Amino acid sequence: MAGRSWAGTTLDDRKAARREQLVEAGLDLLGTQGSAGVSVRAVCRHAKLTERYFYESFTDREELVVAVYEHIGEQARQALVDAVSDTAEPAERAKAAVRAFVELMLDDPRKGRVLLLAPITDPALTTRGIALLPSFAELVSGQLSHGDAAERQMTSIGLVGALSNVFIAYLDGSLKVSRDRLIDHCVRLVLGADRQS
Amino acid sequence: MAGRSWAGTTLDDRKAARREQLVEAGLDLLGTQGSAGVSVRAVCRHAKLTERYFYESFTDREELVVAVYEHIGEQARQALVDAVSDTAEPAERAKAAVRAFVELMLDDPRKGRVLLLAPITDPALTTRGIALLPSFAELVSGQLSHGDAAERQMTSIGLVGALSNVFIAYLDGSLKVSRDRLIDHCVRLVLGADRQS
DNA sequence: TTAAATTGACCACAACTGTTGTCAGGTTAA
DNA sequence: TTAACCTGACAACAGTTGTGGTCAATTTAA
Repeated sequence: MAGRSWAGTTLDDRKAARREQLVEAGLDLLGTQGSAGVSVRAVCRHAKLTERYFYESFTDREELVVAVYEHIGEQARQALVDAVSDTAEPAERAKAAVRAFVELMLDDPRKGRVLLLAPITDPALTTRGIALLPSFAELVSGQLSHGDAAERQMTSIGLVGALSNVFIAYLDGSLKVSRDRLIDHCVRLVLGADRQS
Repeated sequence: MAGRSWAGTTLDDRKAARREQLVEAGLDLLGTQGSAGVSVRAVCRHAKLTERYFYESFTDREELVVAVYEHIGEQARQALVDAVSDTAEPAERAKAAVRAFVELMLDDPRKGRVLLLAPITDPALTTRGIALLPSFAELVSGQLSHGDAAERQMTSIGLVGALSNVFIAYLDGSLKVSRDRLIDHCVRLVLGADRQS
C-alpha cells in the first residue's frame, strides 16, 4: 500500500522523487541537446534510473516531454504573475514582466531554450498546439489593445515571435548586447506592439 | 566519360536529374514531416532511387538538407529581387517584397516551412549558422535605419522572428485571416520595425 | 526469521538509422 | 558479338530507438 513506509519514506514519495529526477534529466537534455537528445534511454542514463522507472511515471517519451515543458511553463507563469503583482502602472508592469522573464531565462538558459525552442522543434509539442507563450503575451499586452480580435491575434503572435528570436539570438551568443539593453529593447517591443502605423 | 551518350542522354545529365529528384524528395519530406522525416532511406524511397544514387550526389544526409534549404532559399531571394526591382518608392517596395514572399510560401507551403522552420529544427542547419532570413530582412529594412548597430541588429532579429511566427501560425491554420490582411499586417511590421518608442 | 515489497541490472524484440558493398541483369559503343 | 559500362535490388554492418519482460538481490514489516 501507499502508506507503508520504506527506507524512511513512503512509496509514493520515492515514486514522486524519481519522477522529478526524470523531469530534471529531461530538462537538462531538452535544454542543451535539443529534442533529438531526449530519448527514453538517454533520460534514464542521465537520471541514473532504469527504464522501468520511466514507464512507472510516464507512458510515453511524449508524455515526458510535455511534462518538462509544462513544468517550466508553470515556473515562467508564476514568475510573471509575481512580477506583475507588485506594480500598477502599465509601463512599469510591462517592464517588470519582461525583466522577470529575462531573468528566469538567463539564470538558467536551459529553461529559456525549452520554453522558446521546444514547442517549435519537438514533434511531441508541435503536434498538439501546446504553446504557452501566446497566452503569456496576451496576458501582458492584452490590456493595451488596439484593433479587432484578428488584429490583436496577429500582433500577439508577432510579438511572441520577435521576443523569442531576440532571446534565442542572445542565448546562443549571436546577439552581443548587455542584459540591460536587451531588457530595454524587449520592453519597447512589448509597449510598441499594438501601435497602429 | 561524361560526353558519351547513353539511353539518349549523357551520364552527367542523368546524374543531375537524379540529384534533382533527391532534392525534390527532400523538400517534400522536410516541408511536410519535418527534419525527423528526412532520412537517407526515406528520401530514396520517396525519390524512387536507390541509396547508391544518394551517395553519388551527396556525401551526407547533412549535405542533402543543406542543398534543399539553399535551393529554396535561392528561389526566395530571386522572388524578392524580382519584386523589388519594379518599384522605387520605399513603402511600395516593402509591400511588394512582402507580397512576393507570402505568395511564394502560400503557393507552396512546403517551401514556407523549409525556409522558416528548418533552420531552427534541423541540426544540420542549426549547427552551421545557415540562416538566410536575417540577410533578407536587412535587405528589406536596412535602408530605413534608426539607432546604432546593436539596435539595428536587435530590430532586424525581432522583425524576422515576428514575421516567421505569423507565417507559421498562418500556415498551420491557427491564425485565420485573409491573405490580404496577412500581407497588410506584415507590411506594417516591416515598415514600423525600427520606429523608436 | 519469514514473507512480501522494492529495487537494479539486464535481456529481447522488432524497427529504424547511416553507410558501404555485392551481384545479376540490361544497355550501349566498338 | 564482345567488352565496357550502367542500373536496380538487395545484403551487411554496427548502432540506436521504444517498449516490454525476467530474475536475483536487497530491504523492510510482520
